[in-house]
Amino acid sequence: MARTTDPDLVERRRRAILDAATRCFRRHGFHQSTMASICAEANLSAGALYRYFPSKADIIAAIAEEDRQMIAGILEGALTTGDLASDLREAAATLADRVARDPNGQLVAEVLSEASRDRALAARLRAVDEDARGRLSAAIARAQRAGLADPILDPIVAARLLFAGLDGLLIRTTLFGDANPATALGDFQAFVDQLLTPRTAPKPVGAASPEETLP
Amino acid sequence: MARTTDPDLVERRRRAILDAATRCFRRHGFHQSTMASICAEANLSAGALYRYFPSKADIIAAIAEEDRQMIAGILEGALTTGDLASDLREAAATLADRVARDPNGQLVAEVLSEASRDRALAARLRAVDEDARGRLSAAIARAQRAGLADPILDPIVAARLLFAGLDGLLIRTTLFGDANPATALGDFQAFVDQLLTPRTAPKPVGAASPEETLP
DNA sequence: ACCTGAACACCGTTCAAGT
DNA sequence: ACCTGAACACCGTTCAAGT
Repeated sequence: MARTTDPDLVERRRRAILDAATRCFRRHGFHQSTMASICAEANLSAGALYRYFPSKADIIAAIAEEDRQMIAGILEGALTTGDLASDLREAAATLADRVARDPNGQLVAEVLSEASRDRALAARLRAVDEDARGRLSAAIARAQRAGLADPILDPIVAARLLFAGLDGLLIRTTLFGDANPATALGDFQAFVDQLLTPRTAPKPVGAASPEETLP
Repeated sequence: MARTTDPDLVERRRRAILDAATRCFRRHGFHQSTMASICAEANLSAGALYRYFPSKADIIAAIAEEDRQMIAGILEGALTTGDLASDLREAAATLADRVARDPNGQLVAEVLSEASRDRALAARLRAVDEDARGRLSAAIARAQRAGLADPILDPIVAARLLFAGLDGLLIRTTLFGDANPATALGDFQAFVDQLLTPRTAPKPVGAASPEETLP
């Protein structure tokens, strides 16, 4: 007996393949990693690997989706206190920490560029992204009602800008050395503050601007 | 006679190859375009093409650099009036217009992802980028002195944020349908305004905020 | 000097054969 | 049921041979 496939083994093998592929991709990118090297890293022959994933594109897609879910999950996990700016600062710090731990690796650009060529992948990532953006947008609206975010902002536009800014900073950090991760983190926090702080807010007591301290 | 190569022919051929490759890349991306299809598009045999470019990576690098130079050029061309926010709005509109004209094509993600795998390309793009960012940073400092940009901003940080936001929006627009180009344009303009507008600026005469119109 | 296109090397994928 | 690894197809690149 044991005629049917063991679903547990299938799951373990898929996981092992994804982990092996992730290590390869972090070192060499999606398209400079060969299936042979992924097989070696996973201790499987080519034939065996293809029992668990139908193609290299499918492995890439699974890892791309996990990468985006990781980012979305960090955001969701941080939106807890109701103080939006500080929640976002925490999310950014957690993400920067995560990125710093992957020595050679920053897959954001790879993931987004892959999605631009692969409609099916783009659709999967869009689902993850829209969910996360919806949550952020709702959090911005809540912060506005609490007087913690500039009421002039359209929450939907602001959520798009925050995501775009985050992706842009992550991509540019690894590419251009615009900034190391710590500087990118600071940049993002400055961005959050400048975007959210009410433009016409009454100044906190004792924090009058220089021009106004004249008698 | 005619012993030496004709530099004019070399230049024409290189240009024709780049144009043919650009058409292929817009349709199918860098890595799904084959050299055979580029050769066909350029009406050259494989052997002939390799007289003008040493590799496919080199063709990609040349086009990637041109793409970034195009973006930088639009920015530089727009920074003329001294009214930074309106200059940036114009640059964004010009860029959106350019992007809208390339039906299938948005190479930003491809370019950035390629640079993440190709150190030499990354260095070339960094040179273009640092130059453009320096100009923008200087323009921000000028705008601050003229009272047209929030003095709290660090011009260098603000320039990085604007570039990151622009790249992020361009990439997300084509990928996620976050927004069509027109919406992305509106988003970028909202971003510019929210980033630059002085937080504590005295309001222009006659533009008092609602709370302050009470007698 | 410039070009052609068949040949080569490499890599994603398949499949006949093993246990 | 699960695996192996040689074989196949495809694509970037080269090179002997042409004009």
